[in-house]
Amino acid sequence: MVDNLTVPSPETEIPEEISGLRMTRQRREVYRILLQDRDHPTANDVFLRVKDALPSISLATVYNCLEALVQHGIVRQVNFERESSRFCPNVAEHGHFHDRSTGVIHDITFKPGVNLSDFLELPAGAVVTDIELTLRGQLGSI
Amino acid sequence: MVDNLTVPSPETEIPEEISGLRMTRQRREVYRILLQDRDHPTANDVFLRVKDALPSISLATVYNCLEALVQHGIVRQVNFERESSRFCPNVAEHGHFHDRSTGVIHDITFKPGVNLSDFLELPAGAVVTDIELTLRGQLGSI
DNA sequence: CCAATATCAAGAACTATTCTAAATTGGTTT
DNA sequence: AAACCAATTTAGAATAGTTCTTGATATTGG
Ligand SMILES: [Mn+2]
Ligand SMILES: [Mn+2]
Ligand SMILES: [Zn+2]
Ligand SMILES: [Zn+2]
Repeated sequence: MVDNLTVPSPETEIPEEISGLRMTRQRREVYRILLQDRDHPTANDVFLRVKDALPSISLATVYNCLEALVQHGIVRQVNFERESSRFCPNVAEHGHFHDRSTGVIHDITFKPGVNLSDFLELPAGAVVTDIELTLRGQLGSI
Repeated sequence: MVDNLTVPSPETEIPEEISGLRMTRQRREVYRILLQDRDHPTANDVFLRVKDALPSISLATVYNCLEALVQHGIVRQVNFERESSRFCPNVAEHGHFHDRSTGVIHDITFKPGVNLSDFLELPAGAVVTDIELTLRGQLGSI
């Protein structure tokens, strides 16, 4: 039961406007797809899924919507190596664990109270505003 | 004075073969460029710099050489967001701090003795084989 | 209702990277 | 040395994800 209080549940009504971004039909459906299966889909994945609700939507519009959602801090864009970007409705600070055997991507959080300088040798005077952490491996090593 | 014992100094003679990879003229010069300025250049940066020594080298060859060096564990490929890949001769485990004001990329290391599970809530049974960590911010906040 | 503005759709353009195929190289065998 | 062979290099074409351009459509507010 993976659940995170910083993400609205899929059943919640999506309002007219979020963080100053007007929720058009397309943006709403794109966002709903992200809330529905939190599996970090690519833009193309979202495009294929959103066609059920909006059969005439274009891939360009999916990109536009994702970009608008990201720029307003409603959605996070996640990059693994050189792969297609993936999108995540969890905007709380978190990293990712990529299970190599199943391909599943798990959100991981920092333990409460830990500080970057507790475990990293940072350059003197470094002020960190953004953290990106990706782990790769397996769950239950065979 | 940033220096790391896991990286050969630029003056060191590069041998005929490293980790089973024959050092051709092109591979040697590409590797030498990476050792010379440890500023995480892109493939194109390397291409431009290596032309001094090998004016007829092609960009495809630079990509080939970098790929060979990476696959033999001699060089690390580093990706930031959707930017061009960058290349780093430091193959010890390390992360990166990207200074937003200067654009400079600093290697950062984990403090000795720290364990991932000390500061992360990992999924049960996760076996981590690879870590990618990027911090962004500024040095000396103005 | 009209005008201004925002958004969307379709396809072209862009760019980093990879692929293809032919030429070159370097080492090995005759 | 000459012929041979495999590995490497080269140039340019192809690819794929993403962004851009442009005209159509929708929404807002007066
Ligand atoms: Mn996918
Ligand atoms: Mn550069
Ligand atoms: Zn996530
Ligand atoms: Zn590095």
